[in-house]
Amino acid sequence: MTIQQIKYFLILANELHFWRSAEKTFISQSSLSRQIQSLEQELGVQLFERDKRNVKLTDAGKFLKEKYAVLIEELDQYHRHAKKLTKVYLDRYQ
Amino acid sequence: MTIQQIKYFLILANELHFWRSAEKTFISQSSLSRQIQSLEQELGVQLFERDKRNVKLTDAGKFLKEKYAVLIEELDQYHRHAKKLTKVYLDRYQ
DNA sequence: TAAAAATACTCCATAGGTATTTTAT
DNA sequence: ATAAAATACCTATGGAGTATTTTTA
Repeated sequence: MTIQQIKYFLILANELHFWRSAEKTFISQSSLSRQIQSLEQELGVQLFERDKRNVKLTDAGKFLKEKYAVLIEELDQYHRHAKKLTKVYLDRYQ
Repeated sequence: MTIQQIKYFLILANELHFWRSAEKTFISQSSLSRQIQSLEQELGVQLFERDKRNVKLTDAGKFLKEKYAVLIEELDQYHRHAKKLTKVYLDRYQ
């Protein structure tokens, strides 16, 4: 399970449309489809209902959308902060 | 960047020893070494100082150790909860 | 010399692409 | 017929292993 897959999921969860989401993720519709399937399989959780014409979030999908959004935001903050610490560290010791 | 890499990092951050950590992660010392390098490279942040005889956390490493530990714990909770929702969902609609 | 991390080399799994198929409108 | 998701097939990248090298106590 990758951070990238979670980001793909978040985009699809907002767009609810594979083609449009594929454009936003800069991968093909086919790759996106398989990444989402692979995420669902690894979680053992169905995230979307696809009835060939429509994509919508399941209850679990809605839940994870909210949680993942916060989590990814925090992750990015932490990484930015860690980068700052690295600079301080390099100034001090190298 | 994968969840697995973060888990590897957390184990090494506790053990501060590649060989012992490799045993706990169930991969080889060599793979672990490369996974950590790859994580550091992707983050653009040095997480450990290795002076050939010792492994210790940098300031950024210490910071991320704390943050990642919480985050991985939350992630597991969310996944357990999502699984429960899936069961309710299946009972209702299938 | 021994202990410990990094690197070289190989193999296999998987991410991604294009093309095609399936299905509902 | 069109739109949209899934699947088949192929290639390239990267994760994992074993063996080896490097480095320092």
